[in-house]
Amino acid sequence: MQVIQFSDEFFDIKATLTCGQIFRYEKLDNGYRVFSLDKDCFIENIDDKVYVHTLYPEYFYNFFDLDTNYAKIYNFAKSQKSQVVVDASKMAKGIRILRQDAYEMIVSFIISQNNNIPKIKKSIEYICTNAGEQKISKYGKFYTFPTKEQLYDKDITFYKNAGLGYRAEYLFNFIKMLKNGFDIDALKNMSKNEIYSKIISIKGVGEKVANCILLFGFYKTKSFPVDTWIEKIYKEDFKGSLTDRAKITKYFIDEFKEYSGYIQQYLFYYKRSIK
DNA sequence: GTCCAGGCGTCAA
DNA sequence: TTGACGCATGGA
Repeated sequence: MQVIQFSDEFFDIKATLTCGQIFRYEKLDNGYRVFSLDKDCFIENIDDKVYVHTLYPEYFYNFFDLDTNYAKIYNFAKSQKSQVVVDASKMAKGIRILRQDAYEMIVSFIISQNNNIPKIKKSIEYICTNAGEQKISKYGKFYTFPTKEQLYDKDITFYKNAGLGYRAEYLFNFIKMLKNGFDIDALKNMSKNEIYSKIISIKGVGEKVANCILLFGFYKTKSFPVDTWIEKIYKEDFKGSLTDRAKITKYFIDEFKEYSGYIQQYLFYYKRSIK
């Protein structure tokens, strides 16, 4: 077991985990367990330091995006003219954009459409428990996120039982695409626009879900997912009149440029926590 | 009972 | 190109 130590000034564990970018984590008395694919870690905040305990230090160093300068992002956000951006960035200062696995993100965000976060978590947990593999770590047992091969033989009923409703068909269809050779690794060297055109072809992946996948699964931080909460901010705080979500995405990316993804998370977290 | 959730596909105009 | 509508499910 190794430990990564990091200042907590720009690392708020709770905000980072609960802001809707990750669905596989578990609160313990003194910290959180976090899961990604077949790996786990335990993370805690003591005094002014965050400690990540894990057998996979390189993996989670990258996962928690520890090489990125968040002071720079925060200063950009804080200097914006829009008051809601300033307020949100102060409250969400410690959010980090996690560098998650693209395959896990595509599956997770297909499930996310017109759904709520607690229910998304439950569905994903069902899929892991019933198709993944049980592992034991120092912090207890857990189930890995199933590999695509482990999902190849699952039928629609499996996804319905996971509580996916009408989205069961979308996920079933996506796994079939993988079986037929859809190559996620090949996307990793492509530009944002190239990846976008590939993933938008998946049934169940539209404008918003594609932006989430680009941001959380491919670290394309010039993405800006527009969901019901962001739309609310756009109308109430930016007094915007556009209704087309693709255009709202473009509007915000023009404003925030390469900082778009980070500020989107600040705003999403802020709006949800003050409701 | 109604409304809503990290929306999307389909179809009419 | 745009707008309305249906869609499964569970919690508030």
